[in-house]
Amino acid sequence: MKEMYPKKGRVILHVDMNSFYASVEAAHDSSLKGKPLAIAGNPEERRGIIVTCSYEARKMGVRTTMPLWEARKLCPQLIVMRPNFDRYRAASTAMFEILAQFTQLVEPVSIDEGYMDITDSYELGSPLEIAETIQKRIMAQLDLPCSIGIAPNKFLAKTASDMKKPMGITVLRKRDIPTVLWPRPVSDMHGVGAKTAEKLKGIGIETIGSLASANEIQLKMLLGINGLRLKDRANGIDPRHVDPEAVSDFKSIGNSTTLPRDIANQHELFEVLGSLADKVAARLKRKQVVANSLSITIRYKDRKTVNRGRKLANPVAGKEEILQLAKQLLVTNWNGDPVRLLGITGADLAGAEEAVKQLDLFSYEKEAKKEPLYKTLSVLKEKYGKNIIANAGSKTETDANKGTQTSFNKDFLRGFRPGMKGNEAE
DNA sequence: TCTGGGGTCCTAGGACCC
DNA sequence: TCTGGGGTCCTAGGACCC
Repeated sequence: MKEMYPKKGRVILHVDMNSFYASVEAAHDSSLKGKPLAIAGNPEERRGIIVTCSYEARKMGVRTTMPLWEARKLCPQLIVMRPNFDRYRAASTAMFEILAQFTQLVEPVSIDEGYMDITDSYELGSPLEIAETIQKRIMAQLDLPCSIGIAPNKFLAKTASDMKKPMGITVLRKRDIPTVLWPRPVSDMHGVGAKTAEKLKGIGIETIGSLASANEIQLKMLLGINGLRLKDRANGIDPRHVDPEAVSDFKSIGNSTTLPRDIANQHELFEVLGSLADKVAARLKRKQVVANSLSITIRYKDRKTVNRGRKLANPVAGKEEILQLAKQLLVTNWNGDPVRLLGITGADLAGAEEAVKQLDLFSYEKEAKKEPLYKTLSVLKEKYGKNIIANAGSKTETDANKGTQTSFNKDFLRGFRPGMKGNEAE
C-alpha cells in the first residue's frame, strides 16, 4: 500500500553539558574560572577518582576516572572539590526548563544531557537557529557551556554533540555518514565499550565503516541481537523515539561504598551495612517507594565482584528490615576474604501507599492459604472499608483462588507508576 | 601503588506450569 | 515405553553509560 504522504523525517537535538559538575562549580564561584578544577569522589581518601574536570585540567592530561593521586602528579596546581549534588540537580532542573521552552518532546538521559525532538518546532526557526538559541540561553541564564548535535535520529545526534566541545554545534546529516562517521574507530560509537571493541577487532572490524558493511550472521553470533543494532546505527539507522516519559519509571535504588581499607571482620562489615541500609531506606522514603527485592554487592580485594539478592515475599522500606536482610545475604554469600566494597540495592520498586495494602493482603493470604477469596475480602473490608474491595476486582478473585501470589500482586498494582526520577550522580 | 558510585539493559539457565 | 513446546519468573552475571 502506498502512503499518501511521505513519512516525515525527524529533527533530533542532543544537548550535552560540557564538564557539567566542574562548570556548575565555576558558575557558582567565578574565581574558579580558567583554572584546572576537578571534582573527585573523596579527596581525602586514597581511593578517590576524578569524576569530572575542567578543560584546563584536561589540557594537563587529567581525565575522568583517573585516580586522584595520578591527577595530582600530572597537575600539581589542580583544585579538587567534592561533589555538591544538590547544586548540580538544581542546575540540571534549570537547564531542562530551558529545553522545555522549545518543545514538549524532551527526554532527559542523565543529569547533564537530553534529547529533544524539534520536528514540529519549525515556527521557532531552523534547527540550527534553535540550537544556537538554546546554547546562548543556557550560557546567558546559567553561565554553563553545552554542545549540541543536530541529526535525523538519536544515535546521530548523540554522535554529533560529541564532535565539537566545548560550546559546539554540529549537524550530522544522513549524507555525511560515509565521510564523517565511517572513518572513525568503532570504539567511538555509543554502545561499544572495551569488550565489544575487542570482539569486533577479532573479526577485523575496527572502523564504523567496516561495521556498517559487516556480515550479519557473523555479527549476530559474536554479539547477539545487539550486533545487528550496532550495524544499523553504523548505517545511520536508529528508530528510537524521543520519549519524555522514559525517565519516569525508575527501577532500583542502591548505595555502595568502597571501604577505607579492606575489611575481613564480620562485625565491621555489619556496621558498614548499617550505614548503607540507612541511606537506602532514606532514599526509598524520599521517593515514596518500597522494594520488592533486595540485593547486596560484595567486591573483594582483587576487585572480583558478586551480586546476591532475592525477591521478597513482602516489600521492605525501613532501615531495620533492610539491614536484617542485607546481613543475612552477607553471611550466606561472603567467602570470608577481605572486602573492598559493599553495596545494598533495592529493586522491583512499588509505590509505598499501594504496598502497605499489598503487604496486608499477602500476610492474610498466607494465613488463609486455600480459603476462598470472599473470606479474605470480608476480613479486609473490616480493616479498610469498601475501597479495597473495589480495587481488588473480580478478575483478581479468579486469580487469587488459584493461589498464585504473583498474579494477585500484579493485578493489584496494575497501572501504578512511581514519580519522576531524580538523577543524582554522574 | 591503580581503578567511585549511580544506574540500565540484556542474556542464559533452571524451576515451574500448562 | 523416557518424553514436546511454549511461556513466565527468578537469579546471576556481563556490558555499558554518565
